[in-house]
Amino acid sequence: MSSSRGVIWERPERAARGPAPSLSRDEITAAAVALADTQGIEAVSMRALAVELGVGAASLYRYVARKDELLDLMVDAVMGNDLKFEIRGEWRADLRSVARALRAMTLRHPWMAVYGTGRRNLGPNTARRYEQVLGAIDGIGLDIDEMLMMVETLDAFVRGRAIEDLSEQEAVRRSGLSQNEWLQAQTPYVQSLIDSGRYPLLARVVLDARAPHDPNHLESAFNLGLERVLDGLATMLPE
Amino acid sequence: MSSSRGVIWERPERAARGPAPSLSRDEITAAAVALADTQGIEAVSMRALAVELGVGAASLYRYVARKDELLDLMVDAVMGNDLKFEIRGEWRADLRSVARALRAMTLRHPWMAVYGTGRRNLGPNTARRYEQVLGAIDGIGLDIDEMLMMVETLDAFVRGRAIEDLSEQEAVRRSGLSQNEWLQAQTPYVQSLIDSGRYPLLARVVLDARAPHDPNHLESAFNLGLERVLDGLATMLPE
DNA sequence: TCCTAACTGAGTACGCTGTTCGCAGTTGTT
DNA sequence: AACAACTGCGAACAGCGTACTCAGTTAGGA
Repeated sequence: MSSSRGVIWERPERAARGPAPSLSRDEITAAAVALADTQGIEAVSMRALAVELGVGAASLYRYVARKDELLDLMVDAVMGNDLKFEIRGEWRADLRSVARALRAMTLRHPWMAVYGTGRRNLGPNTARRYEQVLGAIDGIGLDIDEMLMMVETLDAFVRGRAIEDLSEQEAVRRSGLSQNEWLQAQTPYVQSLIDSGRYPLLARVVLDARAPHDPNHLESAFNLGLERVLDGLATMLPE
Repeated sequence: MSSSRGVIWERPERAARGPAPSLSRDEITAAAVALADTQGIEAVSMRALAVELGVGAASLYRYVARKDELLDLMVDAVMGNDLKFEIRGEWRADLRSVARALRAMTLRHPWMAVYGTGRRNLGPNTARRYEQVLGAIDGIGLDIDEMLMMVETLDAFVRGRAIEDLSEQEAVRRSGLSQNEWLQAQTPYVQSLIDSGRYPLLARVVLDARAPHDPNHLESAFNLGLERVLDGLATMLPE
């Protein structure tokens, strides 16, 4: 089976001989991304994807050796199509732009929070973005190890926040309830925790904090945290 | 079906009438955690867990309404048994201790990186830890919203780093190859990226950086990043 | 002490999943 | 025209979460 050898980025999309494939990697990838965005990553099954594309499930294995490779394609496609930031040459503004872009991308494609990381799929788009981000902090007096650490720290913050922010709406989606019904279902238990008196600070969070009432408190909490992280990264610079 | 109503923490473990259950929640949870730690979270199936416990798969649904609830139990158990930090009253040292404890816990239980977050399962142990962490920054001049943001930012960094660090070893485990075989398999492609000359900074990362050669560079990268994040959080304090 | 409601354990079944195999049909090259 | 190399895919396998059902067990109330 030739399609199982090596990394997918190194395999030609079309074979030298034989009939033309009826699909392209891009088509398959786009359909899979759309499915994952609307129905959740666990709805992306080879069968469901095949139905979406009007082919048989087994046919997809002519394009992809394992489902894993499909995920690699999805991640790299989103990195290429949905990650928009601006590098102007001022490191702090640039990293801010990168962080916000990463967050926006991740919120549009929740599955990216978990799958869009690590060395496992350094596709061409991912590599290009990586290069651009490193370029934003090149030449400001850091060696490559420090640059790496800086980017990884920022990325960790963005990804970690995204996972926290997404976990509630994930839970809601999986439960099949509406956001309100779900909150209603959680309330009595949380109330009983508060009433127990053993969690006074937790109680203050639930009762006193303004955050839960602010419709876009997640966004402002992210932005505030981001500035703090950037403050911290700034201490790495010479002078 | 009585077991499907409400949150699992509010349901009594043993029914008022009827025969005594042959298992306890703790037994089931411990077996599930052990299985997840050694074989990966995807190896925790109701059937496999039932085999481990010497019962039928369907029997587990007498203890747990959905597999999701099993996860809730697992998360809360680990929060209670495997998260050890020290609160001495000096916020920076305390938060450092919390962050390192969270990281250590997550590395021992990789599935916690994804599942151990959000409001979805505020079990008693989780609530207690939450309370303790908030206690570490209570009374230093921050309001509850600022305290919340501080904790969330720190948590996001730790969780994000853990996911990055774990993703490679996850990929290795799933591929069934050894770490070395896997690296060997990746090398030619990464080399071809470098040889293309289009990614000079990426090339510096692979060729020049000391990090990849340092056996515990992940740990030191975490610690360095953590201090930067703490630097940033320090700017929130009055004076 | 006995009755009986309430529960436990689990076999069976349904509709999913990723993936492999084998084969018929199609194509590009020689 | 021949043929190697490919494509599409039905069928099948092993494993998944979980709903249903029912026999067997237990403990509270009379």
